[in-house]
Amino acid sequence: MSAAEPAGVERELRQAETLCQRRGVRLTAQRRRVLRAVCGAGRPVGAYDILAALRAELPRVAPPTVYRALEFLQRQGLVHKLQTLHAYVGCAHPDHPHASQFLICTDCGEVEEIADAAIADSLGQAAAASGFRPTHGVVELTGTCADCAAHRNGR
Amino acid sequence: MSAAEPAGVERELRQAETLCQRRGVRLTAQRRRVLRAVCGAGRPVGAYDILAALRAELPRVAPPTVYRALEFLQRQGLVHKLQTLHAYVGCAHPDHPHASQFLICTDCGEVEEIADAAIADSLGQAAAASGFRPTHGVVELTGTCADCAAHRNGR
DNA sequence: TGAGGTTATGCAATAATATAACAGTGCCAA
DNA sequence: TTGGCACTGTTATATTATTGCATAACCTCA
Repeated sequence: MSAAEPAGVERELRQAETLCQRRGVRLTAQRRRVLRAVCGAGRPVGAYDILAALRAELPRVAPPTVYRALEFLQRQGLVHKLQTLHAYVGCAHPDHPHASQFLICTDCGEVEEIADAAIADSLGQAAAASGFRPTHGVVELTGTCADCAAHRNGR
Repeated sequence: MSAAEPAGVERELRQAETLCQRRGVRLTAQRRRVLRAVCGAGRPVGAYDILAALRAELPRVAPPTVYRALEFLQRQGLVHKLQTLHAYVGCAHPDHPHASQFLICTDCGEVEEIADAAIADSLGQAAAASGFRPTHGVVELTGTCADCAAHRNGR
């Protein structure tokens, strides 16, 4: 346990607390634990990784608990699911709802979340051109991040 | 079985045959069966749906057979995987490699494949801005298609 | 305050998706 | 004709996710 916990986790939790209060939804103890597990990892974590983390504290936790919490956190925009990896990451900008995109490095496992207006625009226009009304989008690029590309070429 | 088989299936199979021959790869009987199952459905099908279809003919087929064939067909660009649905669809334009995007209707289950240059551009630019080198992309919009939206509003 | 609705959790089982590992088979080319 | 490679068979199992039902916590409004 206790991998490299990004320092921002506590701040993120407080922000989530505020946000949920403002929205009149309940950030319960379970949900907070799951959010901490996701944000604390600093990289994508699978549902069963989260489960294992919870079980360190509460040995009897079962999968539905985790999935329910994740569903809530996703609805609140506090956590995103990466369909490419079957894994979850904390949201970089939870305060306002937004379409986001992900750059997933297969070398180092880092994931960058971006919120690119040009992408959102082009998606919206393409959808409109087909008369399609999107409710949700998945945009994930898999490849090599700048750092890893540099390491590969630089030697 | 024998759902609404789009008439184009046989044509798609012949096209796939030609393509594979040209590329010097083998479209074996298994692979052809899987491709037929995917294209014949006319909508996204799960790996285990395909398995069931194959078993109508060959009762002893096992999951790895299906997944191996799907992997091949995806590499050849004959089939796409929809990460949002854990399901597979025949490619609309198998002849040339291309980045494609999908519009998935939650009402009727139809999936439209598009190949929008503006989307591809914006993705490429965003990646470049981060120094990211994409090898593969997943772009899937979930929502309501034109037909279903019309039916909903039109009454 | 407490009756009744709604939301959240506990718990057991199982569904659905996907891969590992290893053995065998067939094809093709040197 | 044999050696290598790609493909397939087979068994088992890993991984991800959901269903269904029972219980508990919370909220509100009379």
